[in-house]
Amino acid sequence: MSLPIPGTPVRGSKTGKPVMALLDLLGRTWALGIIWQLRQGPLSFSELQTCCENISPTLLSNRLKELQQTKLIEKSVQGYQLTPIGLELFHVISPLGQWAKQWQLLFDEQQNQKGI
Amino acid sequence: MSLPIPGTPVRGSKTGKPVMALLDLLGRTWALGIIWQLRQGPLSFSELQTCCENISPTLLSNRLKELQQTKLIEKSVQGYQLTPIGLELFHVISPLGQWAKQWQLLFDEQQNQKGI
DNA sequence: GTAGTTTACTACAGAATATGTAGCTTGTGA
DNA sequence: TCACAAGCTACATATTCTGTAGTAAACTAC
Repeated sequence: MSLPIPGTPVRGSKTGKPVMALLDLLGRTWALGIIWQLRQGPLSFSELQTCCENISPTLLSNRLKELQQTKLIEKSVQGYQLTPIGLELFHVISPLGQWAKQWQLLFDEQQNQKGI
Repeated sequence: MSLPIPGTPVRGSKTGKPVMALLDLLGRTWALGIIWQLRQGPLSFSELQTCCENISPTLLSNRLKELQQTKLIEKSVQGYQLTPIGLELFHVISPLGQWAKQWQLLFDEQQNQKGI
């Protein structure tokens, strides 16, 4: 899969509009999940495997390469960690945690109605 | 592909942690892109096909079903549009547009160095 | 009222990605 | 130097995506 670099053709934008390059990158299996798991500090390959239940080592390896090449994460002696801009990205998406809780309520309501 | 509903097993969480269900959903090809395109109002199927360069009608149809079932979008006479909670989700992710511009600068710097 | 057009999809074959198991390599301790 | 663990890579199978073709319903022109 070709790397979505802003300024080069990506899924959704032949001219590589930055936000489209980003959506292409984040829209890949496990990309968002990996960034999410690294929010509290570095994790090793096997720690990531554990956090991301059922991710295959092949895909984890590929995603880590992509995220490194797009400068969102970097490898240090402590493991894989967010770069400064990667951390900023996490801060942008971190409200998703709270939003998702609101979202869940919509489905709980359905459950309740079934129960009546 | 099974629908990622919070509270049911999803990729990354056997118990269906809401944020994991969300990351599963948004991590699917074109899901984020569709939400992004609907930010300014309803679009028809063929308008979405045009906005999302190269999306296949099969996948667009599948994603639209998933996004409806997860209550992020709905169908009206004007076309597909964000639900109220879908719009809130867009507001959460909309700073990605600005972030992506900063991100692009990292790659431009590389270009400049090549040019020197 | 019927032939042509457009919109909104669905079907399906082939290509691209993801999964899961096995195995390789390097380092560490006994 | 042998066993063991961490950090991957290889590869076959399974799932997902793409792109073209085609169908069904609504609308227009005559």
